[in-house]
Amino acid sequence: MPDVNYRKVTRVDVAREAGTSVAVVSYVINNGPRPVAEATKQKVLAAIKKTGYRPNGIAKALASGSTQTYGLVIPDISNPFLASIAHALQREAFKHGHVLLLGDAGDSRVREKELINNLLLRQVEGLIYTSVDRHPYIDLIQSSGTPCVMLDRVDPTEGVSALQVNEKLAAYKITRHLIEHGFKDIGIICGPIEMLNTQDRLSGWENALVEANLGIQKKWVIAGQYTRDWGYQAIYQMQKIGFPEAIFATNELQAFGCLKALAELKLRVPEDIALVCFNGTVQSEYTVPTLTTVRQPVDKIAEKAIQILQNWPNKEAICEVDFELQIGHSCGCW
Amino acid sequence: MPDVNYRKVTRVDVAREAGTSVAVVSYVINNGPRPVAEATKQKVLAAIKKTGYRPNGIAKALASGSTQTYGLVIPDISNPFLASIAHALQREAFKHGHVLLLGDAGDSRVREKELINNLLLRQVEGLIYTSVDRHPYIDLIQSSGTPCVMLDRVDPTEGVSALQVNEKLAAYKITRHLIEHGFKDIGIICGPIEMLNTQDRLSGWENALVEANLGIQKKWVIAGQYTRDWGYQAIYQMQKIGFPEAIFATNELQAFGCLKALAELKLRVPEDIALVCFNGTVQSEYTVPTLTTVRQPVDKIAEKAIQILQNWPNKEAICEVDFELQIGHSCGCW
DNA sequence: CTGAAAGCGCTAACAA
DNA sequence: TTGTTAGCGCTTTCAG
Repeated sequence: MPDVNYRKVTRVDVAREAGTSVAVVSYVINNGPRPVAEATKQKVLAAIKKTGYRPNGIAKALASGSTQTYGLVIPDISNPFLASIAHALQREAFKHGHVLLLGDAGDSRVREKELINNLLLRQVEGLIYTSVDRHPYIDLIQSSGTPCVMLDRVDPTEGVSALQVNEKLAAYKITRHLIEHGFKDIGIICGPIEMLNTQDRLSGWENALVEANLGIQKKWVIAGQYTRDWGYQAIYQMQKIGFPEAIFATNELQAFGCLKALAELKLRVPEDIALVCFNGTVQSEYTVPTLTTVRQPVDKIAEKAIQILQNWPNKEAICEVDFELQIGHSCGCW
Repeated sequence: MPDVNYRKVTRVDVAREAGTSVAVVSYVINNGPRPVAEATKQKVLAAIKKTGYRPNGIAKALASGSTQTYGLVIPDISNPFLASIAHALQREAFKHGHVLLLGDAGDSRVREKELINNLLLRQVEGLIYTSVDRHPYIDLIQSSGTPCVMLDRVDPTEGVSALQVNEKLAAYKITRHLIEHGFKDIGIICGPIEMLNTQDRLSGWENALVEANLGIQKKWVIAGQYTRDWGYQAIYQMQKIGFPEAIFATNELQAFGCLKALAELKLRVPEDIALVCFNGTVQSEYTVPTLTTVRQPVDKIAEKAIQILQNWPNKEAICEVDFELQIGHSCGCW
């Protein structure tokens, strides 16, 4: 039974109790870097138990110069897609003894900067970063020398590591899928138009249409936010000008909003209007109808991201990962 | 323009540059605890800029004995309800200069323990904790002396602070709502039966039925997991024995699963069968039909949780927060 | 108002 | 194999 600790028990106490030196206690706890005689080791272990000693990770971090901590900076953890990324990342990081500091920017650019600064002060050994907007604070991070992987589409600025699917291609593919269903009028609901991934998804959509000689109609591009509400609003906006045959929502939240609005308008998916989306999560398999969506390999991304941070610095700046078209019923497939 | 730093620049460098002592640099950076002459202050500020100095939070934490860090231990961050809690918590914590260490246990009891230990070593100043199962590691936490708020229903063990809605009452109320719709046969889909919140939700359901003289039928209690898939399976299980008029899914994920299965079976909600659930998130407002659900005041919970940690130790062990019935269409309301 | 110096708890180089 | 000790970068007391 551990002693009651009035004063925090430190390694000195353990050493005294075990009748040995602090160094030996360290060696036992860390299994190195020096070997310890079995008998001594047992005495130390006993002393640790008796004193109820717990190592202080902060002191260890200071002395060893390693915090075993990564920072995760994202716009909003309650976005299911980002939550699934966070889930995978923390799992992967923990495999390597690392823990994640959660930096949820609440969709605020100001907050995002504060968070990055804060995490940097805390000596995170790497940052996994998806920015709220098109101008991530990479200079801030780089000037600190902290390893960083962006999960965003990013200006091909020098030295930034980024992990991403080829969004233009993915958008092309999913639009193409709609075209193969025979749809000719295909609308797109976008996020903020200045964002690079918005532009990529948009241009993938355009490419597919152009390739199929379908022509691009301005009226079917509805740019706004990557939110449920915006998806919802977009439908009502479309209602005024007449609906396309199919809609490409550029993220899953928007698609949820679409489903709701379409149901209110008594429009059936996919019979009356087809719907597909980007970056679906498992929830897309549970909507009615199930959503056809571009699915990112979240586990692979997490694995790769941690890998990049661990092998820092590395050359391969931009790293592309495969996406997958997850076919649901919402596009017309049965 | 900051110097290129071969060696990390520390406070000593700044002091030298400013022609003052390290203590003064501290006073300037922390705005205390001693006052500094304006002129000196300016010199220090200039030196900081010139050297590109960044304080080391780890060293600060060690010296000051305060990490400004809380740990969040939950079964799975990709559960939307927990994600919304995490979102609110991080926001609230950050207001007070604190950051969250994310401990996603991946629904594993073993992992959960490892995480708690890990976070404890890291000297978190508080833990916000929802356990994977009915036996949280409170002894572990308490023996470390770390403040802790459970967001679970918890055995009234001594000294554990917990923040929770009255789940029994909430379950009663929502079941009652179904009864008021005129439903007599009301099924319930539960999580693992040994968990306390499962039992609470179950007994709230029973209370409402008994009170209305409706009698309790064993066959309409389907216990399993708090997952989408279990909700899905439960419907097919019910199909074999005939459906009740209404179903109470005891979390939102299960309800999503129900919606999918019911759609597959061409059963309309609420016309053919009504559905309500527990702990809905904003997503419940976007399903078709929208879900009637017990909604927890996530922001208030976060605020209160941080408050409890900050005012540690505090007497009020178990603290109840209000829930809210969010009415959707799934119960039959229009 | 400012400087010197003693820690915070641990690591690891150096000695023994 | 083990002990001693000088840091890690910062805070803060105690003297000036």
